[in-house]
Amino acid sequence: MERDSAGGRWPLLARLAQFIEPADADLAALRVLCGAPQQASPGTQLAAEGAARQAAILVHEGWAMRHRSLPDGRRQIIDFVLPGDFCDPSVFVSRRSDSTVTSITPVRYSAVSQVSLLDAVLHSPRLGVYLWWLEAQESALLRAHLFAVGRMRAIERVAYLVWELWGRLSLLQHEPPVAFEIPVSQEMLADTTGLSVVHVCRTLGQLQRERVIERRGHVYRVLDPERLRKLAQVNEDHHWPEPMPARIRRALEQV
Amino acid sequence: MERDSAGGRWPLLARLAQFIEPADADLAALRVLCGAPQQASPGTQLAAEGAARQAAILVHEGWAMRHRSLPDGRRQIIDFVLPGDFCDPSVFVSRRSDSTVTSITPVRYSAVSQVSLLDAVLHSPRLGVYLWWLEAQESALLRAHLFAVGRMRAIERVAYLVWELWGRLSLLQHEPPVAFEIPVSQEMLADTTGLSVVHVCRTLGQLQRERVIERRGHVYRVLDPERLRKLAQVNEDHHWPEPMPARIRRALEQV
DNA sequence: CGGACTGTTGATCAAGGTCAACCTCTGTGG
DNA sequence: CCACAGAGGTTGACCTTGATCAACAGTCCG
Repeated sequence: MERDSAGGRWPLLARLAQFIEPADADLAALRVLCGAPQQASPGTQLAAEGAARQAAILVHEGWAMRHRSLPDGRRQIIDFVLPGDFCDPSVFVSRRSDSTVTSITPVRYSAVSQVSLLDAVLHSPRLGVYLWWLEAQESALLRAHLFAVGRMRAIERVAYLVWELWGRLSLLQHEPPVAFEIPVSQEMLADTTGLSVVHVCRTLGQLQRERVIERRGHVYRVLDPERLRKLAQVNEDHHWPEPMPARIRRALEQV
Repeated sequence: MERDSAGGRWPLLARLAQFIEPADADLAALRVLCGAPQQASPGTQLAAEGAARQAAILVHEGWAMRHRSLPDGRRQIIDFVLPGDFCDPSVFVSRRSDSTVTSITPVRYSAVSQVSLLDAVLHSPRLGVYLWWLEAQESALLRAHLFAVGRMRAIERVAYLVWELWGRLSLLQHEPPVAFEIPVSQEMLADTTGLSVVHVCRTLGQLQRERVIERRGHVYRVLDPERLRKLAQVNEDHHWPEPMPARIRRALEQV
């Protein structure tokens, strides 16, 4: 596995590997783009709603969340940013960010300026395709999340969230972890699912009583993956990360 | 305004114009990509959840919706596809579609095969950036929609929806329309906002009684834009379509 | 003229929200 | 080493928003 100067893993490569083995030139370009990683302690705002955007953020390690708030305190967590996630590469689209990104745990990340990112993409279209692919995955998650929040009952929403995070964590390793940490308070779970803290608590309790999951603190364990999947209303057949179709691969290689 | 072979307008250009005046070469490439437009009558599935993806769809005229359903009948409308929308250009990401796209009105569209699209992007990175920009706008809408469904009360959600559609329609013309058609049944509004049909009906009634909007059938009129904006919890300052920063423009021109 | 579909209104119900008390950690300072 | 504070988690009692059920009206269309 690739390691950067600080000796940490590059989960981005694990992500991309689901799709393609990037060419060396592209890897080099990526590495140049990222530069030296930075460190943020929990609760740091990596991007702020309404503020000018400065850079895209590639997370190497740790959890963050993207959220939007209302003056009266209501908050919606849009998604969680995990290692290997490129947090809005399309910075150049609008000057102001529509949401805030806050670290949850200590986060090690690289900030990539909009200009250098765009430059890189313009000169290496393949790199652009990789980023495109990452972003497309993210919007697929967003659509699923919207579906859950809009049309699923409390227990299904919570089940879906656990399922999603379990799946995303699995992608970073070679197989699904037996026990995994979700370093997220129940208040955050509530703001993710559109429920109240109290109800999230009860719902988690129910999932445990029914032996679908087990949990101690923030460490979760899926006891009955099949029931969890059904509760989460996830279709048996569509596991999201698919290898790239051969036709596409050929097209990419020809550039 | 540009017209295609069938004499119709190209709303995609109106969309892009918010961002950039595309170079002639890019326009030509786009036109080649699209080929002859096709026609779909209302209720046609342009893409089906779980089915193999064939092509990206560029809508020239008419409304469609992207939605996901559950066997028990629950349905969430993810977003509306309006003229000028490129409906998943990132087809190549996964073989199977995660949602269904159905036309609401008669729709005139071009289907662009994944291979030729990818090819075009690989050979004209600028084109890729345009598509990227379009897609980034779409995910911004998605995030806002998620926020509304997750954390806003019924009246705010409906207000937000009207606001969003009003805004998107405004982009296709030169200024906000006084009266505009939203060719969408109340059932669809319900499935968009995550409410029940009955409650959407009551909520629309309330918006009318309070003289925020007026409505006859599917024709809407915003009486009090300021109140609508506040109800929709939209920030005064962030109108989404912004012209491209000069730095970015320069980068694009250098390729 | 009858049926299907959409919209409207009223009556009732339930999922989940709110409020409040309490508990369990963990960290901190006396 | 203990007292205390503060955050997060848990549980119970009660309430509200919006869902559900049902009846009916308008409209379009064969």
